[in-house]
Amino acid sequence: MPNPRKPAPVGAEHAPLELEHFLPYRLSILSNTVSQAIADDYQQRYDLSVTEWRVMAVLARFHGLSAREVAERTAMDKVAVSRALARLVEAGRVHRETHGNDKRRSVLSLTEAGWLIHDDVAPMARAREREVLAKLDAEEQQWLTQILDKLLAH
Amino acid sequence: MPNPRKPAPVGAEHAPLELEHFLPYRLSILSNTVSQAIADDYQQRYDLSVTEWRVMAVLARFHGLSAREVAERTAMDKVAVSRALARLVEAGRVHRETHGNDKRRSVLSLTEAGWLIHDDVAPMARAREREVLAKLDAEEQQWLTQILDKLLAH
DNA sequence: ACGTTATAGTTACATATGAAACTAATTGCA
DNA sequence: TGCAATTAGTTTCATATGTAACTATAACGT
Repeated sequence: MPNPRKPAPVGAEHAPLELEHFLPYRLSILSNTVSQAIADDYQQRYDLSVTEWRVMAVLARFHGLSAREVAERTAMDKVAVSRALARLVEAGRVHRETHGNDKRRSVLSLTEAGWLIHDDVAPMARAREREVLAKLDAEEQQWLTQILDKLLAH
Repeated sequence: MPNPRKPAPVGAEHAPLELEHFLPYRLSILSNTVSQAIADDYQQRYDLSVTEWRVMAVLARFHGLSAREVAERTAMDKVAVSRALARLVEAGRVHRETHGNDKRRSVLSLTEAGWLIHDDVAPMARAREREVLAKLDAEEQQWLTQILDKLLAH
């Protein structure tokens, strides 16, 4: 009986995936590259993780959200949000109080310090997004928007 | 002096990011959703991580690669590859020997057991990819390919 | 009213990941 | 040659992340 740990002979019957043409793989590479480029702009400067930045971004847009609502808006799970909020509150970047009618819920908002960071980071993030989109012509940009809308729908 | 941990008043001068229209965020959500759907197919069944699967996929296509070459092909860092290989070799899914002329280098290949898993998982992965692409019409699919080619170039 | 169920959020644990230090082997060049 | 610099790969350590269990509060049904 052959040793199962020996290399197997390669037959033509296998149909290996070509990672470089495989959509999920390509999306993963692109997403990581882009997100990392943005994160590089603020991580060391503000000691701010991607998770924390996303929480700050939604709190900049929607005021008085609860942690659960932040989780919905960021598509992060509640544990990740809880931890990000703990750090942000500790760092004085987010203010947390409890909801008057429901003591389980928190009511969250950026502090002055939080806004200062937001107002510095948001334009950098937008600039990085423009850099990526600049690789495409106007027509491609429109298609990309439409395609992402469809793929992300529901 | 105002308490810096108090919520800051919201002025119109802030320009918050709209995450749901922000390309990096949308890419991240899409990539995670798609990759997770595929991983769900094989993770429990084979006790195989995404990292390990990617290593197996390149070994199915390119025979006798070294660990460094696997890292290049998968765009993973060498530590991740080293760990994935340790598990795959231990599980009898990958065969590792040392290169004749350079004792630092490993020469990697799938075992018979590795091929069996590959031949089961690869079609499932392709099926999931087709499910995603089925949300787009033929024209959109072509644009998507072209756009990803451009964004991933260099 | 009161016990069951659901919800908001945190904690604990186990696993994953990344950066840097480390070992071993090879290469380059004075 | 022989010694410094590179390269392949692993180990270590610190941090991140996900699942499940847990606490506290509120809502629901009888």
